[in-house]
Amino acid sequence: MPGFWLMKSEPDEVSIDDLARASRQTVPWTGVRNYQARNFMRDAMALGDGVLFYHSSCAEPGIAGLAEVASTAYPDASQFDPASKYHDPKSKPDAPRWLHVDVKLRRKTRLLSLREMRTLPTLSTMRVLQPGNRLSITPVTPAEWQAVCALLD
DNA sequence: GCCAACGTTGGC
DNA sequence: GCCAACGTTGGC
Repeated sequence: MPGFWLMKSEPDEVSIDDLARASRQTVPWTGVRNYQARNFMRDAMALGDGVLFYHSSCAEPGIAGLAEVASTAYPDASQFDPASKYHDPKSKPDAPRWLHVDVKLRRKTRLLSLREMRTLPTLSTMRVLQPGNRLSITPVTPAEWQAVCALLD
């Protein structure tokens, strides 16, 4: 049984269209600087897990496509790049603090907006809809995954 | 741009 | 280990 996840991306950084245009339609999920989110990638994600690709911090936040986990976790190179906004001077190459997985597009979908998601009882348990939620990566239950996929058909 | 929620930092 | 100050997230 694969796992399921919701992963937030700011479309100004990486949008669903950027993912579609990327080499092999795959991108490294760089820039996670939160331990809970990192631990999900390191400890709980598996190759082939389903990903709801979510656009955040934009005019129309919501789910913009379906993707999947395309690698196991490996060190995020941007933490060692002084020119990167994700640079972490406290992280050492022999003990990388930040990891990420690769994410590969399955298909772009219609935008299932946050506004619409909030109206649907079947989605009401989703972590991303809970008040105060800020985590950029959250687990999704099989039932929630099925409910979202049904809405995107 | 506001601001509520939450994570991180660092003095003690 | 507590907790106040500070920084970040992200919808609105």
